[in-house]
Amino acid sequence: MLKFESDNKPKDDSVPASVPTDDDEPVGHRGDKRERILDAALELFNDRGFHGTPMPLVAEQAGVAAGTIYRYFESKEALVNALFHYWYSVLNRDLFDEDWAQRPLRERFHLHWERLANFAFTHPRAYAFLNLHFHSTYLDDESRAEIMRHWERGEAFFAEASEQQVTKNLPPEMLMLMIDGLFTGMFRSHVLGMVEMTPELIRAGEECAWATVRR
Amino acid sequence: MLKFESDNKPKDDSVPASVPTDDDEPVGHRGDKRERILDAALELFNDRGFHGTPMPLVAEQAGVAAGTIYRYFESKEALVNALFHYWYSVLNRDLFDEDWAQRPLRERFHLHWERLANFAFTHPRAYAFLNLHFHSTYLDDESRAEIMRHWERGEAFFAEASEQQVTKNLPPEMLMLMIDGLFTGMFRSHVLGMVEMTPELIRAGEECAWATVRR
DNA sequence: CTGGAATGAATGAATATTCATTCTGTGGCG
DNA sequence: CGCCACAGAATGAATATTCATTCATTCCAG
Repeated sequence: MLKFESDNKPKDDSVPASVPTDDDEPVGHRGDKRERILDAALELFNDRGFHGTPMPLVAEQAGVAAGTIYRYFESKEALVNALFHYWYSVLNRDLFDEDWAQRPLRERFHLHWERLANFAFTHPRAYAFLNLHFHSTYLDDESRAEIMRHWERGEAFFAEASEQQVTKNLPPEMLMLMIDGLFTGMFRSHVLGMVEMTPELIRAGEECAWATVRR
Repeated sequence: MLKFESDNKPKDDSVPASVPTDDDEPVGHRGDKRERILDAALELFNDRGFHGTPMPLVAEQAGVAAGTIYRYFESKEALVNALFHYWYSVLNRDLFDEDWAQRPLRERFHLHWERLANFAFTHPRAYAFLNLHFHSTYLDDESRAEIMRHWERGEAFFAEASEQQVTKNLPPEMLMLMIDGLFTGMFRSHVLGMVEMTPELIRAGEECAWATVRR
C-alpha cells in the first residue's frame, strides 16, 4: 500500500536536473549549483519567510559561496520569483492538459483532485511554498501570470458546473476557494504530522470535497 | 439586509480602548498610542510580513515616534506576539463558552460557524493576521498556548462527533483542518473582492461545510 | 516646577550585493 | 606526455544600506 511520508526524511522537491536555466543565465556551466540554490531557498523561505532568510544562509545551505548566487540570480527577489514561477508552472502543467479539458465535469473534478494531491504530496515543500507566498508583494508579473492561469481554469470549471446546475447555486469563486481551502486543510493535516496520508484518505478527501459543492 | 464590506473602507479591527495594557506596561498613561501602534502593526504585518516591516514604518503609520513604540513593547517580537496573543484570545473567547460546550453536536457546529464568521468578518485584518502568522518561528509560548487552546477544542469536538458516528469515519484532525480551510476559502473569496459576503452566503457556507463532514 | 511621556537623531548590528582575487578544467604546443 | 596560457566559474572579504533599538533631550499636564 503506497503511502506518503510525513516526517522529515528527504522530500523530493528538488528541481529536476533538466530544468532549463531559465534563459540568459551563464551558458557553459554543467554543475548543479543553480538547483542547489533553488532547493536551499525553497526550504529556508518556507521555514523563515522571504525577508527572514539572509542570502548568506541560503548560500551556506546550498553549499555555495554567497557571491555565487548572483551568478545565477539577479537579486534575492529574482530568486524567489524564479522559485515561485518555476513551481507554479509545474503545477499548472500537471493539473491541466488538453485531455482534461474535455472530460465530463465530475471526472474533471476527480482528475484535478488526484493530480493536485500528487503534486502536493510528492513536492510538499513546493506546495507549501506556493501557498505561503502567493499573496506576497514581491511577486513579479511572470509569477502573477502563473497564478492567473491557475485561477482562470478554476473559475471556468466552477462557472460551467454552476450553469449546468451540477454544483450548488453559489458564486463560483466562493466554491473554488472553499475547495482549495479544503484541500489545503487535508494537506496540512499531513504536513503537521497529525495524519499519515494514504491514497485512501486522499480519495476520501475528494468525496468530502465533492459533497461540499455538489447540488 | 446586512452585508459586510469588501473594499477598503475602514474595517473595525482596532483594539478596543478597554484592552488592559497587557500587564507591566507603563501605568499612568491615558492615551490611545498603544492601540494605534497595535493597529498599524496589524495592517503592516498583514501586507508586508513581519520581517518585511521596519519599525519606523509602524511608528509612522501609528502617528508616533519610533522610540515611543518601545515604551509599550519590549521589542518587535514582543509587538507581534502581543498582537497575535491578543486577537487569538478574543477569538477563543468568542468561539467557546460554557453554554456552547453542552449543546448537541450539530448545534455546536452551527454556533461555531456563526461565531467564527462573525469574528472573521468584523475583524478581517485580525483574522487574516492570525491565519498568516500562526506558523511563524517568532511566536512565543503565550501565543502558542492560545493556538493550543483553540485546537484542543476543535479536536475534541471532532473526536466526539466521530465516536457518535455523526461525522465521516476519518481522522478528526483531518476533518478539523478541512473545515478550517473551507472557512478560510470562503473568507478569502470575500477579502479578495470576488464575493460580497452576506449572512445568506455564510449560512450556505455552513451547509457546505456540514456536507463535507457529516456521515 | 517637576516627573513621566514622547521624541527622533544616533548607534551598532545585520544584510544584500559587489568585485578583486583565486581556482579549475580545457586545449594547444613543444 | 608535460607544460602553459586562458576563460569562465567560484569565492568571500569589503561595501553600502537598512533597520532595530537606545538615549539625551524636549514636551507637557498637573
